[in-house]
Amino acid sequence: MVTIADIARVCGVSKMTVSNVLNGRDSRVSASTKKRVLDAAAELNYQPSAAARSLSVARSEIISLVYYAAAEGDLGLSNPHDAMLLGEIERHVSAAGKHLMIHAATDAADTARRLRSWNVDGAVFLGVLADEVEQLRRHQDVPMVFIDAYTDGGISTVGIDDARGSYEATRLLLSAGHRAIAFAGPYAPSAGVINARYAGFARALEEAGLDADEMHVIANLTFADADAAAADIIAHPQGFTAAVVTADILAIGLIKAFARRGIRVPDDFSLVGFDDLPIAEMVTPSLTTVRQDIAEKARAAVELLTEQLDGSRDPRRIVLEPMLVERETVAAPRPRPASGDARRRSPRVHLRGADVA
Amino acid sequence: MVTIADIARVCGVSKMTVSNVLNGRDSRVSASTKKRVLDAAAELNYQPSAAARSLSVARSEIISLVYYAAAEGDLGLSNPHDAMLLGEIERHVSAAGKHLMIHAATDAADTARRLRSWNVDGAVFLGVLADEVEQLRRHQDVPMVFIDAYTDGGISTVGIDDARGSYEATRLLLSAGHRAIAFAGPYAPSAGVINARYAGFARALEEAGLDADEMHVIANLTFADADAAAADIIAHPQGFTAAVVTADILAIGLIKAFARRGIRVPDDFSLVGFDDLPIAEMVTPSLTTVRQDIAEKARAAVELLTEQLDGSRDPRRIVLEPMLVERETVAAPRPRPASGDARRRSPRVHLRGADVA
DNA sequence: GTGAAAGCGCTAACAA
DNA sequence: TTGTTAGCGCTTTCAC
Repeated sequence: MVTIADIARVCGVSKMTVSNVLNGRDSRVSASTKKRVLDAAAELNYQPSAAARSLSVARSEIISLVYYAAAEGDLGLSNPHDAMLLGEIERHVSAAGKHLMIHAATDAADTARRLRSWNVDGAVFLGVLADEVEQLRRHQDVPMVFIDAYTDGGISTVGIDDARGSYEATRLLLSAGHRAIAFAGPYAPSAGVINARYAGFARALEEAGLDADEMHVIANLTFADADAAAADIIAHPQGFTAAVVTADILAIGLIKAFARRGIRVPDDFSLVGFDDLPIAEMVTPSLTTVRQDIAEKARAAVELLTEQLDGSRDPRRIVLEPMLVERETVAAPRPRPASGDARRRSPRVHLRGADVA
Repeated sequence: MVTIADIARVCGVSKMTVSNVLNGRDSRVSASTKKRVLDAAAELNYQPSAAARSLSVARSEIISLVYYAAAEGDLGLSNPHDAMLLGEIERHVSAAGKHLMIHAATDAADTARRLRSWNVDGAVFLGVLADEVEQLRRHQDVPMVFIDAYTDGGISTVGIDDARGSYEATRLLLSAGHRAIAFAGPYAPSAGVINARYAGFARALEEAGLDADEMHVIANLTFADADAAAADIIAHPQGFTAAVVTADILAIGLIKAFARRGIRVPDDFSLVGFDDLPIAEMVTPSLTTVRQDIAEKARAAVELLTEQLDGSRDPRRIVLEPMLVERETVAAPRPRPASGDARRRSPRVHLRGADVA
């Protein structure tokens, strides 16, 4: 390994001078010395030791990305939304000359330990529930930004206006003539995202003089759950003709599960999803959905972190506007054949640690 | 920050003893001292500085994951295959007590610089082309493993038997009665994965007494390209009735693009994909495809790396067996209406830096 | 303009 | 069983 000491020796100067040149503090160094040092560094293919610098200046230039697996047994980052976010975050972190470390979250204390271990400059969290945010803050004092977490002030977050998104989705369904509209998503009291989406859904219904109670069909965001959710929707006493679905992935699963039961989307049932993942456009029928700008979310997250790192701003919340993208899964309602199979009455819950209503 | 010096002071012992205890070298430490140290460490919420240890022992416990964006302008990790792989790799790296850093690749020299900077213990590469492998080896001497790279010996790689996968996919199509079968994928002379898949395709065709030449339809793996590929397939003089597609994402895009043109899968056209991503099962019709076990691929990659780290084995190649998953996109051929629009003759190429045939 | 010395937190080698 | 010394590669402080 080549160190500044090597360069210093080659150039016949002190380590100090080399360090100064290499860090652009060249005001106090002669042009000729500067050139000699730079040439030698290039010649020897010198690369600074990040560990040594980190130890010396007590900053690491590392940003950590901590993500919570969407569901128990979930294969890591299989969720496309998180995966895309991660890719985008990498770009911005890299562009800022920093390094990205990633961790699947365990408990808050352990996460905090891992961040401290590398003395990370900041961390962005994905998919954290509100109560965990508090724990993390207790254990940790590096700058943090939470993506899609609904939490109290004093902390940086970036998210979209989830309530508005599902409000508009619901309005679309209402204006197509639907009255019995399901809300399909997990039951997660501490997951603010879902709560907000439900709130928007409920508001739209109430404005139309409908009752939002009993409209919630509980489903996790996996393929298996899409199937169960479809069964629940069909068997539900409300006789749903449409659904607002909290994730594209789930919506696509529903289309499939319906198809297996002879129910076609949108002829027999209308759906609107959430996220506008790339595949939303590619499936047949293509998905009407609420778009969130993932790239912008990533950009904002890194910006919030940077602000705190350089102390230029206090923590703050950035709320992005969602946008309804109309494609092929919404049509006017059509009476469904009487649902024969209503044996399963109570909705099913599969959610890590969530209390069941 | 609390250091071993703090613990040493509290316990009235030397730093050395603390270090020994904390690293399990307690053979030479009295039980009582050991307990005092451990208690103090817990009490003070001590967390070792990874940078300091790294500097001292010249090992970082960092594994880097370097990925190449699948296509120009690609949003980072939007490719679900890579994203899942990444998630799985994180799990194994983490389980091995190491830390995962991720980098989007730029050029080999720069990549090497970034790895050296943190003195990473090893690196796994995703989506590297064969010629880049050589460059990386020149610039870098940490243990490396390449996923899905076809390269000469002396280096660790993990991949699947791509040729066999597409061979079997093609056989399926042949036995369903298809004779005019397209191979849809990018033109990438240095991308061994694609070459191998094409070779398997060609072999199956030849065994059936067919000519594989002129069967290659060039398409990148994006939505826009799926549309162009569909146009090319339709306009192609061969009058294709089926296609072997090198990625599920592309296959799904094709279904959609065909649908827009009134061609239904599998009634009018049969497809088999590659990867068996989760969504392959969820789209309608669900995709017949070649499954590769992504979790196993990740596990193998980390294992190969670990072997080299502890010096227990030389670099080697692990080849996993693919598996054909039959679903709903393959049926017997049916004569297509004469393809009216044959204005586009030559296939189109969109690939970063690839030479055009 | 340049250099010497000390220290970041840790471990390895050797003493005691 | 425990302590001392030195050093990993870098930056910072202060002196020349």
